[in-house]
Amino acid sequence: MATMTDVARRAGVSVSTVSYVLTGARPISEATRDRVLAAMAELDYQPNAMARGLASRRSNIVGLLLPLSGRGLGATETAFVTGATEAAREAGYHLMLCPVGTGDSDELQTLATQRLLDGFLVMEVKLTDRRVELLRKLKSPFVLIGRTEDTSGLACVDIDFEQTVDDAVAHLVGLGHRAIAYVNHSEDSLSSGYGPAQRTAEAFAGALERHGITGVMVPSEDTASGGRQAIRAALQRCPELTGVLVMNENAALGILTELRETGLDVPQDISVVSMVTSEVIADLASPPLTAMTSPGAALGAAATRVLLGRLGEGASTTYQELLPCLLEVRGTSARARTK
Amino acid sequence: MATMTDVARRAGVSVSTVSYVLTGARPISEATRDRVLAAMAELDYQPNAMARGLASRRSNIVGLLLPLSGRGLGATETAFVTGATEAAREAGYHLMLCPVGTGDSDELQTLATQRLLDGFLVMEVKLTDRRVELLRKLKSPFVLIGRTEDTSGLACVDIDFEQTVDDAVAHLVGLGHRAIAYVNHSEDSLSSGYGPAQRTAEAFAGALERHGITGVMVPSEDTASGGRQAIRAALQRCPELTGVLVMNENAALGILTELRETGLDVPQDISVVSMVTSEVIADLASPPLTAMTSPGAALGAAATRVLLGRLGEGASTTYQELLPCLLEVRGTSARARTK
DNA sequence: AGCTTTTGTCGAAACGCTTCGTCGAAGCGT
DNA sequence: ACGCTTCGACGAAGCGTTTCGACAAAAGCT
Repeated sequence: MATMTDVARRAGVSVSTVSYVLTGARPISEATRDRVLAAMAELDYQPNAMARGLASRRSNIVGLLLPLSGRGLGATETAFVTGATEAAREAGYHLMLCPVGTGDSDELQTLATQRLLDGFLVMEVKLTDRRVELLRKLKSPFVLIGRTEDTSGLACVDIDFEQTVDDAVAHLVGLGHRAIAYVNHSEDSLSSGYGPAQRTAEAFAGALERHGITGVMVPSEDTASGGRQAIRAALQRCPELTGVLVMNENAALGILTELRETGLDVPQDISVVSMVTSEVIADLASPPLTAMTSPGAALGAAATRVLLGRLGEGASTTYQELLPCLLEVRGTSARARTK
Repeated sequence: MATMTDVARRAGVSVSTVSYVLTGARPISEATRDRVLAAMAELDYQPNAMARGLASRRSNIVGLLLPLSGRGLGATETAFVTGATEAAREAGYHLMLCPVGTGDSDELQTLATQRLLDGFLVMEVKLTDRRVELLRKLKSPFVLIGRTEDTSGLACVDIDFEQTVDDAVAHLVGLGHRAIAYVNHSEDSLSSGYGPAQRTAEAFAGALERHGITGVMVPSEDTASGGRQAIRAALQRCPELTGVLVMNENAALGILTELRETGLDVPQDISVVSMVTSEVIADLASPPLTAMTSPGAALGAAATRVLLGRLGEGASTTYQELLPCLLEVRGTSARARTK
């Protein structure tokens, strides 16, 4: 394994010169630069990441904090991860997966204090999240995927839930629907202060009012059977329902099944719009789901870019970037039947 | 940020003593150990990962090589990643995502030569894979998820496809089915030497023969619509079909839809068994898919453990570990209808 | 032509840890 | 009480970079 010293010797220059060629921190004449580059090529030289990290105090690695509990990641989260990874790579950075839940403050503290990582991407953010306070205290640069209650001084990248709900409701209203159900995340998520659940709940209420239509919100587990129960509950509470908005893609599939078995045709009798949904899942359904496609990869990439941009400065200014889900009309929405 | 020197001063010992307390590389008396530990606690000391890595020549990070092309990861791959991450963490290691395709030899070479990673987990292995040769040449420890043509001298962890196909076929045969279709991966995968596609093809042929039944194999894109086409083709080529084995979970959903629309009831008229399937997707279908559940997380964990075990030694002995998918009977398989 | 500025390179001091060789002090048997 | 081993701790030499100050040589100014 060739070291910088080897390269320097071979090129007939000093070690520091080699370093400058590599980092560009100081100008080097073209002639010597060429000699150095040639020497590197001949020796198959690659700078040692650890040594570089130690000396420069930056590892070129960012950590992705994601609670790895439960059923694992959904398609949206996965897209997010891949988007972030790609963006990091393009910028010459690496991405490390850190299975750190909201609870494991100690692990996070260790991680941040070890100086292995230049910064953090924080997924699955709660409205009040201890990780945020901790990272702030430790002065680690970080970007949230999602938002806390109070985002002042923080950098966040998130789905624009308000906009997404508005668009979805507008789509249904435009098709003549006057009674809409919203199948939200679970009761637990709602009460534990999971941002998307709360924000969409409010946005839904607002949209109903704005359009002057009626509706119900029901919580649901993020599973097919959860969705089935939820839609049953919704129909019971509001039998004149002709449109359904679903937060979770798994639940959406369950709803389709339940409706079909109930003898209700989608989209003739009832329209279903799935929110924050990946294309893969949407296409899996039959008919394919009309859905608000989640910008998973784009979010990941955006978050990474913001983080990397902040690494240089001690930037603790507020920054916020919201990406809406885009409506993709497929087979589960249609004109409301006229009574 | 406290350093080891600070701790040493505070505890009234030498730096090396502190190091030995930390690593356990040499015995330290209980008395001084306690003093050192106390000093660490008081200073919130955490060893600097880079410095440690430089001095000890090991980073405690392993890389996960996964081609991040196309549609992103399926549920099985995701489970694999999370399983590997968890296992690594439990062993005090970290997991870095490396979006490196089979083609990008240069990137891999760079990565391996930088000495940032202690070893590699290689996903999506082709029957003949350039990454394998490269890593071997560079003497980087690695474990394959999947298998190459010739596995001598390599460490592999993989799904036991042969067993899985056998079990699936046995399940169907046991239910009285005598004509079975196998919906494999795409034509491209087959011809490009994608291991699972080839191995299952052979296993299927073998199982047919062994049971003395007839069957057809059709390739399919890994999408719902791909599945629909495939099952249509299969029924055309072999109208007496009563059982279907599907390699891909997305295709499986498409098949269910197609059959329903054709007027064929699942599982009354035709049974469907989905192979290498995650529970999440299986439950999404209606009826829920009888499936061979892929041991995604377990595979990831196993692979990680094997890799970490090999880090110490220059272990280039052959090692192989195959985990079968387990049959989970749900709603899509039943007794063959008696004509 | 003489003086200052710029340009290109060098040497050496970090960076924070591991690890090897060393050595005094204590423990052992006889 | 003597040499011998064992134990516990120390000091110093790396590990392979970056980065800062210094300094010739070349260039620019009047």
